[in-house]
Amino acid sequence: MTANEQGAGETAIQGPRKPKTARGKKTRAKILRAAEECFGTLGYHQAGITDITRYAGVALGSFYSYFSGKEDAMRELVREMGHNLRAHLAQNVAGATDRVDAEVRGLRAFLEYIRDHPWMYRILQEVQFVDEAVYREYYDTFSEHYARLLSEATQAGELRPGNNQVRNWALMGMGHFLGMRFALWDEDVPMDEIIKTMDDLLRHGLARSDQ
Amino acid sequence: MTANEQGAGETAIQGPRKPKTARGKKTRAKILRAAEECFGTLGYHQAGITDITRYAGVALGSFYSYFSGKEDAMRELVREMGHNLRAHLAQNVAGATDRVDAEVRGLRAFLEYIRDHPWMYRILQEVQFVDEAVYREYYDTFSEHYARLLSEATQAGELRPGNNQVRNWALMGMGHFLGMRFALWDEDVPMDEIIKTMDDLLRHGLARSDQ
DNA sequence: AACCTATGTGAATGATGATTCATGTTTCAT
DNA sequence: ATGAAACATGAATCATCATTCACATAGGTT
Repeated sequence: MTANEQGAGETAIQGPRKPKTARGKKTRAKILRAAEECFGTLGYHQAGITDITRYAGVALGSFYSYFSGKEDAMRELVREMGHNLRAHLAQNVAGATDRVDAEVRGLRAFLEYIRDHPWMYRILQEVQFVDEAVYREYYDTFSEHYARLLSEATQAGELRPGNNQVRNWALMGMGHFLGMRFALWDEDVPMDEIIKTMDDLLRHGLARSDQ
Repeated sequence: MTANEQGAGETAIQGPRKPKTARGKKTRAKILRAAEECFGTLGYHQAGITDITRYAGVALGSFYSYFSGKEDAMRELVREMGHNLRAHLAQNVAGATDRVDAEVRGLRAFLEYIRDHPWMYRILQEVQFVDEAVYREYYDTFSEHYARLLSEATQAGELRPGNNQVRNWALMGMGHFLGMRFALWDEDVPMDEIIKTMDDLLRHGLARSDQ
């Protein structure tokens, strides 16, 4: 039940191991990709380990060579997505002219990521009900980084004064719902239209006449 | 598997029935409340029918007297929540001075609802992975009503021109995340602070100097 | 070649838990 | 009071997996 025992001379007869050779790495990767596909299409509970291993083209037992169980694979997938998405965003936000521009570029990159990795995003959402701690960790990590950027922009006088913690979560929520509705469910509104609308909202608010 | 057979002279030996007497209504209600509690605390998959009936203080079989299965109870709970929440919001938004004021009052009422019915909100989120159609239906219904209000406000010149469909989902997303983080997970930021921040965001945007 | 470690295999195990159904009890209209 | 419809009961059924384990095979080192 505890973490991966990898130390020397352990008593454990067998447990999940980190692959030591290229062959092992490849197998583990095949299983992870298969898990992504199965969890994504079938859902965590519907997907069986046999589905995953059949899809990966390996024996049932091989799953347990690399993962301590179903949840473990799910967690790994979420961590992986966290890294990939953060990298993708960092790459796309670079070069923004101001904080709002960065937000909007970030939103576009986020929507693109969801569109291109729909399974991954579904898995992130479902992990909430499989291992809530992992879900919170994901957003807390994200939020931590995010809050700093907003604070710096506020310091610099780029943003109106206000509670950045709250804004932070509001912005993540926007992204989440826009992604779900317009990237995952139905791409019936062009990306540029979404971005334009959100740029305006973030720059000027909703109300017609300020003051 | 199909819907509740309630018509006259059906062949079905037995199926879920609508309660015909006060006793029946009471039992069904007890089961539904128990299901809410169990799904909410244990989660849909973890909660067993036996947990629900034990908590309700009725026999296992009674569950199937009123529901065709586990999913059916879940669906019913989500529908119930939709009605209750919509009523709560309508009540609290009445008397708003302008559209943004209505948004902000709606947000406050929404956060209060989540705070007071945390289980219900968890269930709504989990239904996404139990019966996605119900989840979409919930938000589509919400969105339909919402989009009309935004359009009217735009017509009236209260709101800046823009894609209200997009704004609509962005606003729902804000509400969702703010509720999850500040009403469900941790009430570490006072409601008034959240409201003040969001009022400012919706009235003026994020950027310090317009134009 | 001999040998050790990393990998790979899939039948068997063991729990779990949703759903059914045959039977008993209550309510109530007549 | 009495019979029928509603309602309530919970042991038994049935199917589904996650996980284990005893036994192969492959790769590379001496």
